[in-house]
Amino acid sequence: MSRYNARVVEPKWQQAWEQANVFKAEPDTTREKYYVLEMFPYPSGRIHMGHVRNYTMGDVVARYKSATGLNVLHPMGWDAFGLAAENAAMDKGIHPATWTFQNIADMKDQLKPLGFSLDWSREIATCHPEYYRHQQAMFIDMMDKGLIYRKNAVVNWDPVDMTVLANEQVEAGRGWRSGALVERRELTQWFFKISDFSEELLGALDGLDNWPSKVRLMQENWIGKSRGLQFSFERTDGGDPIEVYTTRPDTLMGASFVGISPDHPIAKAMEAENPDLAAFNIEARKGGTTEEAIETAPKLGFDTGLKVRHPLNPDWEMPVWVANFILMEYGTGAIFACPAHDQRDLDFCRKYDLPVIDTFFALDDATPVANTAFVPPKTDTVQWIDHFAGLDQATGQDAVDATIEFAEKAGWGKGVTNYRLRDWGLSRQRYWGCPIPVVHCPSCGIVAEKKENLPVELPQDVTFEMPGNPLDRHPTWRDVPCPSCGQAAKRETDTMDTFVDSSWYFARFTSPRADTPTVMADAQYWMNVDQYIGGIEHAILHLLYSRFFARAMNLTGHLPDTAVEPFNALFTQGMVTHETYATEGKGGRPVWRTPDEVVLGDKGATLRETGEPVEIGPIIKMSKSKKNVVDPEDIIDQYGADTARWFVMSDSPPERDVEWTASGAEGAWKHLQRVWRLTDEISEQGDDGAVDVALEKATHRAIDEVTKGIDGFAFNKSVAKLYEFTNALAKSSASGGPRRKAMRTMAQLMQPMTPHLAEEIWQTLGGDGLVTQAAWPIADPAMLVDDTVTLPIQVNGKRRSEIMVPKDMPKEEVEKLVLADDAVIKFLAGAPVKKLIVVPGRIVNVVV
RNA sequence: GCGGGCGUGAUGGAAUGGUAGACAUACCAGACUUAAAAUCUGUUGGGCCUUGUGCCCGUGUGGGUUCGACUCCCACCGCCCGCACCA
Repeated sequence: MSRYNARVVEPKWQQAWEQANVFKAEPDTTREKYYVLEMFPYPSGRIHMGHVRNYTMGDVVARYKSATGLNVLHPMGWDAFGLAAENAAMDKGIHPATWTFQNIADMKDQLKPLGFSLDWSREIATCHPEYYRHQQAMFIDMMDKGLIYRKNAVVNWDPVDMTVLANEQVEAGRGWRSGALVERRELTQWFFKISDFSEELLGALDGLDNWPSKVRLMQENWIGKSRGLQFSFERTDGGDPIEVYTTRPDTLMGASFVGISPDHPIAKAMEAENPDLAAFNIEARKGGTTEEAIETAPKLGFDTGLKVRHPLNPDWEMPVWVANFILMEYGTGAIFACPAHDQRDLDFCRKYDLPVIDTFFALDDATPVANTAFVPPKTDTVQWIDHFAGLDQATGQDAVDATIEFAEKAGWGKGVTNYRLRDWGLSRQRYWGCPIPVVHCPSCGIVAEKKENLPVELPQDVTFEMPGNPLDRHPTWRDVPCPSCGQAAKRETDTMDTFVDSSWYFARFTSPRADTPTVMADAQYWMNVDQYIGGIEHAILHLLYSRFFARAMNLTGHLPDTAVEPFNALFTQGMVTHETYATEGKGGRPVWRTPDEVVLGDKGATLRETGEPVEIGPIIKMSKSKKNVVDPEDIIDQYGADTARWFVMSDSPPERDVEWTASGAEGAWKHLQRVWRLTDEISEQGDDGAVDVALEKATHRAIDEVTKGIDGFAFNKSVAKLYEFTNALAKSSASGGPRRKAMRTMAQLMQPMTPHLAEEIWQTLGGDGLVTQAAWPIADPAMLVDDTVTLPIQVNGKRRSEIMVPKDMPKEEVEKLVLADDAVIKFLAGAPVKKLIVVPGRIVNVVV
């Protein structure tokens, strides 16, 4: 008997696939296509179990769809720009390009042994000039279409590293690397006009039926549409009126004061003559952006001394306060406060002793507001005390609509729709990113680079010993003639946010070597991505930016109208988790230990080398910092790729986290070995022409259920059905012929998950060609039904007995059999039957 | 605070209105073995007794709808995720 040796078998089949070129995708308009894509990886240099799970899911889909006859595109590339390469350059003195390309090579070496059905001929890396030159070309096209502009924006500035920091790089107000206090600094930055698409991006979410509703909801909230009234308050001193925006104009009679942001032009203008206000504003702007900071930040206010008149009653004057909770970026940067119906306003008014005026009550309770604002859902009907638009009882929503109409008719306000979504700032003051192809000319101003001069390539000769952007201090790179007038000019030194790179790579995959960003015919054929698979962490930014970019590419002629919504179906997979292990270090602080270092025994865990006790911690996402990682390479060395693939597909539903356990991996391996032993045993049996109905039925049930599992993204169920099928086949007393046939079907059904073992079985049992290229088996509906069924019998909803009946026995006869059943007679105890429910083929319920 | 999700044996999970616990892991017992590993077979939600084709209880808690509820509805408890001073 031969033992299955994955180390020999797996490379053999990978070579066979490569030689037969089976994963190469060619457009073929006579065939229906299927584009499956997993979010491409950042080339950190090491693959991890999360990658294995993500890419195995995509591979299962790709291999299955291919077997069903579709022309599958399943490409792979690298999200290769980004900060980590610059950090490596600073830490180790390696050039970002060297570091990145080495990592790509290393990761490719680690990925290949997993046997994914990838078309490597379409590989792309976003840091390659052959990729980013097209990004630059599209940038220029988008500039021409008015989709890109420049404006001042506040950034986190690290004065020591002389660089802009992302929000997550600011820790407790300090730069994560330098430790310097971070400053807010205004810089002129480039922006995509994504806000022009707010309504479009929101409305189109409705059509994304095959996206998780969770993701759609997150995007909806992120876009944050609201409808309200914009109007202005006249000032008693005759100064510029204060324009406010409110979503609750119906509460205008409950106004207590007008609040403006510390960044509001009026507040800023007053700083000059009012040092107290200037000091207040500095304090108010400080507030951190962390969760706790916001939750615990006290509501602070400063009375400007200004007064405004109520728009409906000129005799009603109210004060203007600067308040730290009002954002300049949203609405008009100014509000009117209605403390009776807004908790935040109420807290503020109680603190500064401002009036609180009720405007409506619940229908059954007219108690004035004390310290809890009355904020019913907008759909609730409430009673109004004195509504200026003449309402007595109405829902909040109706009142808002009526008020907007009233104000518009009276001419003192207008209905306005606001969105939370802000324009996408794409400037990064960094080296390792796509250069923005723009030149600053002293006479012509901002001029786009000529397309024939693309790519604007990153200079190779840069150093990272000094802080700041290497492009800024490069001796010659910036110096170029103006593309328009030819006189000496300077290049833009900002590079693009790496989210730009990942916003169109899926389109580039459709024609990865073309001279233009895309080729219409190819995009027309391959787009959209039929199944996109990736992490939930990209639910908002990456997916929203990509949806915007597809529209922008369409407007600039780079994508067809049919591809503005680029991902037909989205699946977000769970993480791979593992127990954490720690020994006690100095001062009781945990010293994290890798699973390799730990032995799990009956009396708890101990350290392999010293026997020191080990504390078993919570099961969390595999991460380097907690050392709870299992290296896919080690698993492949020990068990082979198929075991790793099988394990990550089994047990947990794919959208949930899966816990990696040594025993689980071992179990997966044992099962594959068992399937092989069974194959071996069958191969020694003769190939007779016998027929075994029971085994045939089991086979068709397996085909049916495994297929349903894959179709429904329930790979764990497919795996369970394959276990069942294996058990059935192992126990079957059928002769060699039927068993051989069943095992060949097993190989086909296993192929998407464990392709190497499947090929080996297929070959051993005389399958034709490669199982990877074999047509997916189809279940015969006639084989899925049994002639007799077991009907459970319930008495008053409790299962008491069961009967075997032919599957299509008429109801009346079933009823007779049921009433004659011993157990039924016993439980009826002579009581009359009130009702007899027969669900054909399923169940019978006798009600007394 | 707002929005969303989840809660089933020792464990991962299955069952989306019709026999709760498929399948797997772990554990235990048996076979094989000098022994161990591997493999194979079997048991395993809890309780009760009269040990049966037995009875009672059981899907976070309490209620409701239904002939029938893990599944649908209401309230509560717990955990997880996302967003957040958005006017």
